Amino acid sequence: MREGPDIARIASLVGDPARANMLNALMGGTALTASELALEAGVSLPTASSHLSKLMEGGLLTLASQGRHRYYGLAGPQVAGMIEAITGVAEAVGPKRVRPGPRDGAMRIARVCYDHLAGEQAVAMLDRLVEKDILLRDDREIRLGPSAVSHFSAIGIDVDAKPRRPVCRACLDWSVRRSHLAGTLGAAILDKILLEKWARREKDSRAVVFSPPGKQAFERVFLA
Amino acid sequence: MREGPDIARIASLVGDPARANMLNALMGGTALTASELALEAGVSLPTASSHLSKLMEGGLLTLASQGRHRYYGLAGPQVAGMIEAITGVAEAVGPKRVRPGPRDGAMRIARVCYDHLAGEQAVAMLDRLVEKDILLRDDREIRLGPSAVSHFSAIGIDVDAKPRRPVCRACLDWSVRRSHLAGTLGAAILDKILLEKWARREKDSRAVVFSPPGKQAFERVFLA
DNA sequence: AGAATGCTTCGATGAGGAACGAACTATGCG
DNA sequence: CGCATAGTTCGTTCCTCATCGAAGCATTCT
Repeated sequence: MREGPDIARIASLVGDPARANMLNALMGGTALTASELALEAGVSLPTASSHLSKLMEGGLLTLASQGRHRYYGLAGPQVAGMIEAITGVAEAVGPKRVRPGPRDGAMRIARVCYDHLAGEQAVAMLDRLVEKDILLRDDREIRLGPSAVSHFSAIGIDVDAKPRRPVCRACLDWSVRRSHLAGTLGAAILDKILLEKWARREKDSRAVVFSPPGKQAFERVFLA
Repeated sequence: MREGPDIARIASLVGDPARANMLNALMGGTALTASELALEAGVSLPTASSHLSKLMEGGLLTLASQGRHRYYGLAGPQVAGMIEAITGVAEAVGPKRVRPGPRDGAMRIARVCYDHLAGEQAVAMLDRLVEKDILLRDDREIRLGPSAVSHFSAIGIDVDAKPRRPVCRACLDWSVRRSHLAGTLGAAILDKILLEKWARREKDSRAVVFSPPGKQAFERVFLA
């Protein structure tokens, strides 16, 4: 009972699955809104709000209010370091990698991350778009390149449509450990993929499964 | 819902106050028995046993059985690092140092740590005993000096009495951040202090309060 | 102004899990 | 062998806290 700082209080904040998912989602470094975090955590908005209050009160998060949006972010690198340390232990003691499993494999290749595509396919797509100078990437930030508007409108995506949210955002991929494309453009691309029936969402999962012709079409449009 | 390793599982293990106290107690590096940890955590033995099972199952602890004693220790430096990281955050976000409070002050000066004395007085005592070469300290280890047996038997403490447990052990003091004396010798000294009525235990607390003459006697014997 | 969106608060429900006493097992001592 | 000590298991009680629906602010769009 050497009662120094209240470590149990902090750890129990991270100890709830919903909160842990939120913190994990914020490990990418970009601040997210309450709704986004609710989706990430897989809970309802009220529940998420309650969790966010607790994380705020616990000093783990910062809040930036912008209009009616409230962006939550990690309170600092110390908090991020703590999450990393916990993740490291969890990885070390949890050799639960019995076998990747078919759905895990599919998840690794392509899955939904909030409203956009994630996984190997998504990372490859962003790489290719940057390579072709359609998008420009500095470190964590992604901007439209000069040919972006014409390129995307040619395939039926209007990049100016929704000026409220950032068009491009980098989102860290847990399976590949590299960024993929988020923001309204990322969302629009996922919409197109599903609309064109190139792929379908796996039931009760975030996995996205491409049909063979769908994959070809996707590669022709985005990876060419 | 980027579901990597199960960080919530690990964090929730640390998130219980009783378990957090146990882990904290083990941060000193020395393995402790279930009973000792129960006392540290301030819970009953069955409760402690249950917590220890969970910590073992979670991979945070190692177990070394020696006869009827079962020594629990941290599973490794990675776990210790995680605890440190959490402690750092807890310290940073919890500047709840409203006021030390009278009892906290007493605790800081002298308190019971399992079966021995801790706090400023205890740290000063160990320093003085080492200074006089009655005890020898290398880093974390403490051994009896050549004059130890005669010195302690002169004041009625038989250092050879109980060969089963280590006679001397260093125990890290949370308030002073330095070691004090544990082990059978530490326990015997605390016994003597209470037996001679130099001090009494505060009700419902670990604080130990010396009477003015008692303090003088203690200083004469151990700090001279 | 009215409507829509983003988010929080309130209230009720429910489940997990922390706690302890009592009983049981295991190791050591005489 | 019997007694004492060290630990675990079991069963019960209890309380916290996670969850969601409904309703309540707040902000922005039209």
